[in-house]
Order: sequence, then structure tokens, then C-alpha cells
Amino acid sequence: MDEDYVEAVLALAEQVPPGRVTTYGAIARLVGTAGPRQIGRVMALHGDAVPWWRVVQADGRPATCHDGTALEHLRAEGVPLTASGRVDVTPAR
DNA sequence: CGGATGACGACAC
DNA sequence: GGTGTCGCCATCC
Repeated sequence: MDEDYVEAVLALAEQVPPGRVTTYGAIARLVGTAGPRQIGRVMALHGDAVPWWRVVQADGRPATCHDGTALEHLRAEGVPLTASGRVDVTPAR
């Protein structure tokens, strides 16, 4: 695995300010390599050093395994959550 | 080398 | 707005 690729992904995830969220697809697009799924893999492997809860799906909903944990973090960060526990991604992207 | 899997995305119904 | 299906790309079996 390219540590360089990992570094780029982590950098983008880390640069996300509180109260704002980004999407896997957005990162994948910015990095310009591979696809959204690989971003998820990188986060799963080395995402322990970054606020992965600020990184959500294009729907604005946290990723499959975290649903619940992420919401707690987001709520603590002051991220505007929608009724269904979704983040308002439209202004974010 | 081929097939299945996954922290996803976009499109159709 | 929710659900189902296909597509992407790297890794695993």
C-alpha cells in the first residue's frame, strides 16, 4: 500500500474543520486516485489518527459500521444533524 | 488467475 | 425520501 496515498487521505480528513464534514467521494476525487472504497479502507487501517467521524457518505450519513458512534462524536463537535441523524452535506460539499 | 468482499457513489423505481 | 441494483478499485481467498 502506498503510504503516500494514505498520507494524502489522512491529510484531507485532518484538515476538515469542526462543524463541517466531508465525504469519501470528495476525498477520493481530491486525491484523484482509486475510488471511494479505497478511502474507506485507508480510514479503516490508518484512520485511527484522524477524526474519521467527520468523514461521512455522500448521503450525509455516517459509514455502515459506525452508525451511532459517529453521531455521538458529531453531536459533541456541534455538527448540525438532520432529523434522521444525517449531516447537512449540501453546504459542506 | 478468477471470484468474492468492502468505513462508497450514482442512478432507477 | 427509502429501497434496490450496478459500478469502481484494491485486497483477500
